[in-house]
Amino acid sequence: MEQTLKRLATMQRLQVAGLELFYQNGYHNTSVDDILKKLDLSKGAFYYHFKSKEEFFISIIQNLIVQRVYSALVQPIEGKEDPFTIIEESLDASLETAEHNFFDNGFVLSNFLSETQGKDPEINTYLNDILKIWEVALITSLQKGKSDGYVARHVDSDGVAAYIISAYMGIRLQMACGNAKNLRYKFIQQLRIYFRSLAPQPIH
Amino acid sequence: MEQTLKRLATMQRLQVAGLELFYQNGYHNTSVDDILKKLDLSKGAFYYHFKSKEEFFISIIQNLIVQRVYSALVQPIEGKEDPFTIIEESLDASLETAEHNFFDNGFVLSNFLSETQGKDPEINTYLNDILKIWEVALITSLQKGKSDGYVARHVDSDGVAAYIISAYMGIRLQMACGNAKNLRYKFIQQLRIYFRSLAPQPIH
DNA sequence: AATGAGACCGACTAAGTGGTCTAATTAAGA
DNA sequence: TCTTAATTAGACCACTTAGTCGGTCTCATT
Repeated sequence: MEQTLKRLATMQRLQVAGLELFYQNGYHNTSVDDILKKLDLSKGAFYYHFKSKEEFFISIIQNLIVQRVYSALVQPIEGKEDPFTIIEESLDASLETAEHNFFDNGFVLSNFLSETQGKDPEINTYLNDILKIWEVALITSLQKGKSDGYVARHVDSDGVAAYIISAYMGIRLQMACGNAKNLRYKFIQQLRIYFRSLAPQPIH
Repeated sequence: MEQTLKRLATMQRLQVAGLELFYQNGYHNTSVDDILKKLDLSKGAFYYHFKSKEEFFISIIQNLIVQRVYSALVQPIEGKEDPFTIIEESLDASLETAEHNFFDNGFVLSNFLSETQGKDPEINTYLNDILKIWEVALITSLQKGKSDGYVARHVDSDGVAAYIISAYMGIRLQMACGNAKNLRYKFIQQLRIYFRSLAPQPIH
C-alpha cells in the first residue's frame, strides 16, 4: 500500500519532469540522463519503473498530455450551448495562458506530432488519438449547435472542426516563434469573422 | 573555374540530400553520416565544404528552402490582382502536391520551426525570416486588393495574413498525419467561406 | 617530370546514447 | 530482530554522434 504510493509518486515525478524536458527540447533531443539528472535519480530507478524510453513517453502521453488537452480544449465545450462563443472562449483562454508563459514552446500536441510523424508511428498514433478526441468534441458541439439554432444548417461540421484545429495549431506555432505580441488578439478577431459567416443568417 | 564547378556540384548534392533527410527524419534525428552514406561520400568531403552541421543546415535553408517557399507561396501571388482567388489557388496547389506526395511530411518550414524553436535560436531566426517573406507578400497582396476593390476596406490585413498562415501550417500537419483524405477539399471550402466575408459587401 | 593546390578519404577522438546488471539500501511484516 | 521484497545506485556495454587530422588522389601549370 505504502509502497504502491511511493511507486506512483516516483513514476509521476519522472513523467512530469520528462514532459517538461521533452516539451522544451524535443523527444529525440532529450536523453534519459537529462531527466534523471534533473531529479537526482539514477538509471536503475528509471528502468525499474519503465521498460524503455518510448514506453515512458507513451505513458506521459496517456497520463499527462491527454489530460491537459482535455481540460483545456474539450471539457470547456462539452455539453454547452452556443458553440461559436464557447469554442472561441476556450481557444482564447488557451492562447492567453500560452501568451503569459514566457517559456511557451507551442502546442504540445502539434509539436510532438510533427516530431514523431513518419519516424515513430506508435507514438504518433497515441498523439493522433488525442487530437481525434478534440475533433469529435468540436464536431459534436457544432452539430448540437445546429439543432439549437446557433449554427447554420448548411455548415459542414467536419470541415469547420478541421479548420479550427488547423488555425489553432498554426497560431500556437507562430506565437511560440515570438512573432508579434498581439497575435492572439488578431487571431480571435479573424476567428470571430469566420464564425459569424457560419451562423444562421437573418432573412431579409 | 573547373574546380569551382565541381565544388558547387558536390555542395549542392550534399544540400539536396541533406534537406531530404532532415525533412524526413528531422534535423536532430539525422546524422551527418546518414547523409554521407546516401551519397557515398566521406566525412572529409563534408567538413571540407561546411564547417559544421549547423552551418550546413543554414546553407540549406538559405539556398533551398527559401527558394521552394518563394516559388510555391510567394511568387504566385506577387503583383497579381484579386488576392482571395489567387491566394486560394496558391494554397490549393501546394496542398495538391502535398496530397499526391506519398511521403509528405508536412510543411517544411513549420516542421523545422517547431523543431528548432527554443533550442537552436540561430537556425530559428533564418526560418522565421522566410516566414516573414511570405507574410509580407500576403499583406501586400491584401492591401493592393483594397485599392482594387477586391478586399473590404475595414479588413485587418495583418490579421488575415497571420490567420492564413496559421491555417495553412495547421492543415499541412494534419494532412501529414494522414487524417482523412478529403482534408484538402474541406480546407479550401472553409477558406472560401472565410474569404467571402472579407470581400466588399454589396449594399442592400 | 615536378609542383602544388583543390578535393576527398577514412581512421580516430571525446562525448554522448539507450539499456543491462549487480550490489547496496530501504522499508514492511514476522 | 530477522527475513524478504521493493526500490535505487551507478558501473558498465555496445553503439552513435559531431568533428579532427594526416594522408592520398586528381589535374592544371610550369
